[in-house]
Amino acid sequence: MKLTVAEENYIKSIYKLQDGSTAVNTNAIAYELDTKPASVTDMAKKLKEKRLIDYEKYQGITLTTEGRKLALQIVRRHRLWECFLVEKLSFSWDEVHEIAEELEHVGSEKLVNRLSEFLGNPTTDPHGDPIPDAQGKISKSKQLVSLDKATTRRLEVAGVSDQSSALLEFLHAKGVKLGTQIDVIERYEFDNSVEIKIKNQPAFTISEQVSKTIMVKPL
Amino acid sequence: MKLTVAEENYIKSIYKLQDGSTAVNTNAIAYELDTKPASVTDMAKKLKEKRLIDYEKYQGITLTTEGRKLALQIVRRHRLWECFLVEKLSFSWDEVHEIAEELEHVGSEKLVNRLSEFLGNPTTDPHGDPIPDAQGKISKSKQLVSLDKATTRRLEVAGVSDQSSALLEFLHAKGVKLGTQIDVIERYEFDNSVEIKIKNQPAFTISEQVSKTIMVKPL
DNA sequence: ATTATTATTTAGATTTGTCTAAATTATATT
DNA sequence: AATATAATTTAGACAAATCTAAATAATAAT
Repeated sequence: MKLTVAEENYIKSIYKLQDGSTAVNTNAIAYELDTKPASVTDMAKKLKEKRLIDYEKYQGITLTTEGRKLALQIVRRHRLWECFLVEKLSFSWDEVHEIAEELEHVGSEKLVNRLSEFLGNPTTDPHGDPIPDAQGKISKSKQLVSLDKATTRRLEVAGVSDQSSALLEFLHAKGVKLGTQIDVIERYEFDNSVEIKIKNQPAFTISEQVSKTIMVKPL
Repeated sequence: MKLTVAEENYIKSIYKLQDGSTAVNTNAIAYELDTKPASVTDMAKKLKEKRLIDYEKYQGITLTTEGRKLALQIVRRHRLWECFLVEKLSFSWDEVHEIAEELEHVGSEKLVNRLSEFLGNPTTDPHGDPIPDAQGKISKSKQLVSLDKATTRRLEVAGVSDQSSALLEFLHAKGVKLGTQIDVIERYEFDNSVEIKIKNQPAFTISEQVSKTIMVKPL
């Protein structure tokens, strides 16, 4: 099945928002895609017609098996390109999302598989997210904790759950990247902010909001 | 200036057809883009509005300086991706055109320049066509002759002036690729066909039509 | 249970890129 | 020069993807 760029973006967003089996609501998709709820309804009808989503008026949206398969292909393409950009073209962590967003829509199966091979069939992208294989199998997600819930003092950064440029740039500026070791200096209960420190850098404080998006692995 | 995919394709076709300073006519563009002359007229108005082409009713189309600059950027992107596909992902000569056709529309300047660097700033693509540099400078074209006009017996294949899959597949099957050495066995005057031979292969004959598209360098 | 609020859908319009069919202009032929 | 042929443009239409504004349904609050 050949999809338009717009259709692919909807499928991808629905996949992203449909964590587990919850039906995704119109507003959430509209917000995610920076469009209007009315447009989402329009597209929902089209995608239902193509049997990529289950959709009944006012009842929210879930992907069908077919839809999920396509979503995984798109995610695979996106994450492989991110690997390529970081590893081969020396882009930094926080620059690659927008570019991969465009590259992911180039559809050739052969291209994607050759690219994967060229990169050594990586299983996670530069943000620490797992890359589905050619069959759509994806490792059950990183068994990681967000920084706000971590219990140990020393941690390793394994990913971020938010791809917004502003956040990634902030982290980049602070020297926080994939694999960075972090020491938790202090947790402030009054606003749940966290003071952290990375080697050879002055300590700094991050808000609860940010700490929720940083995924870490206890060391 | 940010162009749509359709606009980029028009600019690229006009550049390709406008060899030297000849104005390009509507029909030629329509044929090249597999669309209808009426659609070309519509787009011509838009591109004129954006000052990328000079266009007066019934008088044909030429690129403005700005338009030519954009065309060269698109050509650069296309040819760099072709290099990448052949050199890094081991695609064969005849498979890359369609894929590069999609990749060329990914606009990031930084991406293109990093890609070029990664490839060692190549100056010709796998078909032997010159790659414009970041400033749009392009080596004055290959000073090559088409096979039908070549005078020497031993030649080296340096490019093909037609990108159609059928032709490229034919040449691929015969073992003719960039850099292949060819010996001209015989030229038949009655139909201008040429019998050629490449090392360790039986000789075979190609039509005048094909011989016109194969660009060679005398050895 | 009524009302207020929020979410969602419908209806109608817009933009981009395309099309067909008819009209117009340019070019070639006699 | 008149006419035939080819190239080009106009007019009017369509599909995709979006929008705004109004209507409807679901949910929360009193």
